[in-house]
This record gives sequence, structure tokens and C-alpha cells, in this order.
Amino acid sequence: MPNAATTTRSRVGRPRHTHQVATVPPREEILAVAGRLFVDRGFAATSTREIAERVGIRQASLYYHFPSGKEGIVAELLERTVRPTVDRIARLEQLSASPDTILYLLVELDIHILLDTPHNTAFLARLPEVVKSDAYLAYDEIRQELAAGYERLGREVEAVHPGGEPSPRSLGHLLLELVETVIVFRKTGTPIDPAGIARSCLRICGAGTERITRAAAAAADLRSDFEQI
Amino acid sequence: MPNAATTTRSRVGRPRHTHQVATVPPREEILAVAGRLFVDRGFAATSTREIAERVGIRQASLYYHFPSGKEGIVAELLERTVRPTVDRIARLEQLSASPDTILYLLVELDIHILLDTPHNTAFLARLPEVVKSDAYLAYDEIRQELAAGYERLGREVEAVHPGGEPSPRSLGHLLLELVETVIVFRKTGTPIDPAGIARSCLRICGAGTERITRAAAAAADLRSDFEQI
DNA sequence: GTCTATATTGAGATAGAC
DNA sequence: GTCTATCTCAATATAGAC
Repeated sequence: MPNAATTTRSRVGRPRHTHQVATVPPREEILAVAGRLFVDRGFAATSTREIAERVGIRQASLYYHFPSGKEGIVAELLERTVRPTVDRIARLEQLSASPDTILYLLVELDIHILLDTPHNTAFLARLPEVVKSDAYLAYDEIRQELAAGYERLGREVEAVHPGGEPSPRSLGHLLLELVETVIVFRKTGTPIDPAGIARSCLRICGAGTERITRAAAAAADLRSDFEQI
Repeated sequence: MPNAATTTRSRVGRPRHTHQVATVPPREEILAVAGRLFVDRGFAATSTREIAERVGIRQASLYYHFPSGKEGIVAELLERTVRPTVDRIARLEQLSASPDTILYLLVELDIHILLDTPHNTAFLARLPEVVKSDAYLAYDEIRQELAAGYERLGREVEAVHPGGEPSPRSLGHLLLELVETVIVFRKTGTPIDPAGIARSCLRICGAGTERITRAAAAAADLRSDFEQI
């Protein structure tokens, strides 16, 4: 079935169904398959053979797309895990809303992104083999920014009514960890309650019931602005 | 230097320095070294050769102490991670104190135990390769009990003042995850604030500032009973 | 861009001497 | 209880044909 010059030519008659059947580029296929396996079985425990097998190519062919093998794959997966969140936090902090509302919104959006991440690949950042790798450095830098954002917002929420029980040290990291419980929950199949976690974050910062209710309502109005993109 | 019958005999003169230099049994040494390496580099990424090398024996000799190799080692490490906590929770729940106080105390004690665990081996339960192993089953069963305990206590704390903002779903797992943030923090070197986490747990369950302050004070009086053993 | 073939290395595990 | 020696298997990575 010779079929030369199937691209970049004008032809007589009805064009082929170039629907592509939404053909995913092999590179993307590799990332998806590898992400799933890494999260499922661990990074070191997953072989390039198995990745290739599931993609439908030979083991050696992986090195065409990712010359540095598994390392390169996990680097890109980590990158994609953290990028969208950081892109939004700057816009969030510019909103003219109460700190309560902004924190509530950040938590909800962060959770939303974590739950949407293809194969829960945010979990990869918790594997020791991955943490030791070079790929982790860029990821961690951005994550520190995120923790700093949580810290800033948390302290602002705390400052609305000074004099209460103080919020814990490492507040930013604690809030971020609380949000990232969804990574663990997603893995273990534990039911997830995003609004409950958002409320919990505000409570940790000293906000009372009425403030939380108000923040949740205000966040609901603003949320639609951030769901796109 | 022949030295027969060094035990169970009475001898003339000053006894040898039988201090043993606190000689740790090789089995324990293996567990300690392996625990450290597993947590540091991951389970699959750690070879039996490296464990043996650091213990000061040959790779093959490991199989005398642990016939099933790494699997057997990690099984025992997990076992030791979870046993002491579960042993105490039953006694805690029998105390005639407020739910606030008991939950506060449980959180503090749980954190204390997690921070004392030899090489942060509680982290092992978060490695996919370990979760897939048979060793994980026994561990998980006991951990479910623990989550159930947190759920019971959390709901009791919530019920003290009904009608407030409801606590999140999966409350027990959420509280347990919040406590276990110390595992992650210990790994990343993030400063840890045990009392702050305890207060955060109570807040999540709807307790206000005064109740938390009272619970902390009451817990301080009871704490000494549980530090021993 | 994908293949076959293979080099190379390192892992876990067992047998049997001491 | 620890050793040496070795088997077996699997993994990563490269070379070069198509």
C-alpha cells in the first residue's frame, strides 16, 4: 500500500478524513504512560522496557524522544505539575478581595489543579529517587514560591483579628501540605472534600465561622474567572 | 587470641569490660542501615549490596538474617512504625477528659512518636513499591484503626458545639494526614511546631480559641502519663 | 522515527566451605 | 554466622540498518 507524499500537497477530490482520530504525538503518549507507571510503582521500579511496551514501541526507541531516558521524562512531568498553579497565584494576589477570600480561592484552585493532573503525577515529587535527581531542582524552586504565597496570605488572614491563638510556625508549608493531602487521598482512594479543606485552611489561620462562610460565598463569585486558561 | 567460654562462668579477678561497647545485634544494625537508605533513596533504588557494605558484612550474609531479603526488612520496619501509636490510642480514649483534651493529647503523642522513629521510617509507607508489597497489608490494617480513632474523636469535638460550620468529610483521614505532615517536614527539614499542629486539628473540628487553650493546659497535665512506655 | 542486536553493568539469590 | 563464588536475570544504553 504505497502512499507517498501524504502531506503538503493539494489534491483533486474530497480530502481524506484527516481527523487523525485525535492521534496523540508519541512524545505525549510516553509522558502519559510513564507518569502512570511512575506513580503506580515508583520511579526506580519502573523500567524503560515496560514504558515502551505500553506505548507500543521498542525500548530503544524511547531514547529518540528522551535522550536522557527516565530522567528526562520525569523532569518534564514535574515541570507540568507545578507550572499552572504558579501561573495563577500572581493573578489571585492582585484581586481586590479580602485575604480570607483570596486564600479560600487559592486553596480551591490548587486542589482543582491537583485533582486534574493527568495521573496524579504531583505525587512524583515525593519519591526519594526523584527528589535526588537533577530534575527536582527546578520544581522545588517554584514550589517554594507557592509556599511563600500561602504564608503571606495565611498571615494576612491571621492579622484580620489579632490577639487570638497564634497560627503555627511554618504556616505556609503547613497550609500547602494540607492542600496536598489530596495527592495522598487521590492515591489511596479516600473521598476528598475540597471545600472542607479550604475551610480548614482558614480555620488554621484563625478565621471564625462567619468569616469562612463569607469567604466561601465571595470565592464562588470569583471562581469562574480562574477556571478557564 | 583464643577466648573460650566468655559467658556464664565465674572467674577469678576483675571481670572484663563486658560493656560490649553497646554492641548492637547485627539484625538491628541491618534494620537501622536499611531504614536509613530506604528513606533516603527509595526502596527499589537501594541494593542489598549497599546495605551489607554499610553494615560491614557481605551481601550474601543478609539472607541469613532476612531470608526474604529487602521485603522482610521493610516488613519489620513498617511494623515498628505503627505499633507504639496503636498501643497508646486505646488507653487515651479511656481517659475521663474532654474530647478536646484527648484529641489534643493524641495529636501531640502521635507527633512525638513520629519524630522519634529512628530514620523517619514512617515515610516508607508512602513509597509505591512498598505499598504494593505484601508487607504493607498488616501495616495498613492498623493505620485504618488509627484513622477511625481520629474520626471518632474529631466528631466528638465537633459535637460539643453543634450547628457550626461542619467539619470536612474524611475527617479522620484528614486529621491523620495533618499529623503526618511531620513525616514530610522531617524529610524536607521544615521546622515543626507540634503544638501548632495540635491546635490546627482542634480548629478543623470547630473548637474555638478558649477551648483550645483549655485543652492544651489539660493535656499538659496528662502528658507525663504517656511519655513513658 | 523506529527497528534489531548487543554491549555492559548491576541486581537478587543460592550452594557450599569454613 | 559469615564467607567466597557464581548463577541468572533484568536493566540501561548505544550502534547502525531500514
